Amino acid sequence: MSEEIRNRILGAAARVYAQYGFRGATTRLIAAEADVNEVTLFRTFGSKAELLQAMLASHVSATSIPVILDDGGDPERAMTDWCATLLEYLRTHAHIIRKTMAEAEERPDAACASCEGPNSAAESLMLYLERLRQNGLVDGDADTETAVSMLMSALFGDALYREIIPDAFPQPVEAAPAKYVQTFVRAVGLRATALPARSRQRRVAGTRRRR
Amino acid sequence: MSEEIRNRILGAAARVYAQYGFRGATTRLIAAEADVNEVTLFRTFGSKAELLQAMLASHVSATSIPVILDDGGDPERAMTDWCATLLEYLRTHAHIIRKTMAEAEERPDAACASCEGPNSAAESLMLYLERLRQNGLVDGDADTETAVSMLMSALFGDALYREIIPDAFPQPVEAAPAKYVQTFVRAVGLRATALPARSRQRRVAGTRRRR
DNA sequence: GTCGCAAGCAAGTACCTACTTGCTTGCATG
DNA sequence: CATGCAAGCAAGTAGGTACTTGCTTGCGAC
Repeated sequence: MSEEIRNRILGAAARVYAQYGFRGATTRLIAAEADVNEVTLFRTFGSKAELLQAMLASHVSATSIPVILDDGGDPERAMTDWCATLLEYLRTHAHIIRKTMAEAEERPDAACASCEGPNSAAESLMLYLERLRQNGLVDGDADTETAVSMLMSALFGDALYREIIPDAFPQPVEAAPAKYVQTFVRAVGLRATALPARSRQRRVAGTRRRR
Repeated sequence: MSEEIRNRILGAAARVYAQYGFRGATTRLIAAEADVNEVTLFRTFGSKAELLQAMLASHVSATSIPVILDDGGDPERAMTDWCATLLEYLRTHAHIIRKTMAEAEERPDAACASCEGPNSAAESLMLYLERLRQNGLVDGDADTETAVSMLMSALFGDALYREIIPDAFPQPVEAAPAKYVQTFVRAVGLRATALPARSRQRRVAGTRRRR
């Protein structure tokens, strides 16, 4: 019973925070949105700061689905699916992420927690690409680190800013992940079949030189 | 004399807004930062909203330097210089842009004004690439539109979020523009010399099909 | 029935917010 | 010297903010 009201408050807090940010998310607004008396809010969470902290924590733990990539099939297709999933994740949390990032200097802990998921997502993509490179499926002199960083920026930008600056995202929403991956694939020189060992050797040497 | 005080207020407003956003930028804080009596602030600008609007307007008009690309020399080098300039521009306004974007739903007009410059910058890059394509310097089947969008996202992400999530930007700050452009160049297949006319024909056909 | 507990309700505290008013000060021009 | 004007200063208004207190209401367990 207390649990149900707690979740109702958390949900309301998320909605209000997403719209108005920390300062704008007044306890009155949250209580009204949750259809709960304002005092219950303080009784269950102690303070506004603790409530919003709990809300952010519950949000990152609730949807931790930037899953790792699976091997086996077509790499481009696998990456496209992965991007679509990640993009959907980012899009559903877009408002909260945007607010949290903007207030990162005032409340740094919140920002860290918010980007933990995407960070590990990028890492998993990096590992996946490393495996492809070992199999001789990507160019030796390709800067996969930068390419991954750019792809992640593209996903972030699309999820966070498409509805604000639609002109900056000419691809239709549903086609975006495929297009991003296509461009990414060209940048890293992904192949369907491996190259002979000679050029694979050169590739590894070229990798070591960087950084 | 009035002009000097006006600029002092605008500068203070910019600094305070960059730190605390619209709601957090109280008239007291701005007045204190400008070392000016709070009433002067109302006498010169009318209201807090008008003051911050004027501040944003002066900021976008003051530094409108996402310049257009020049032809002639090495395209990759030209694009790297252009990216470095744009990145510097974005970085100096990073805090304000971040806040403005986060508050876009509450104050949409401000967000539009803020991203006007970068928008036209992307457009100029698109035109530049179109010229390169006509000269047969980029691949016919390259999706330049998506590539430009991704490059812009990379620049935006770097400028806005590097200091918050440094892990997401593995390239050192000074090397970043060159790395982004290198990856971009691979994605669109930029060449130093043009291809024979046959494949140039195919390229144009491929372009028309999209969008 | 009654006990305890979780929630609602009304009111209040102390402080911050944008914005106003009336008056004083200093300075520059006639 | 006198006029005007731009800025400072002190005080006040009306409302919002987080958070507290004291009391009432309903409901389930003993």
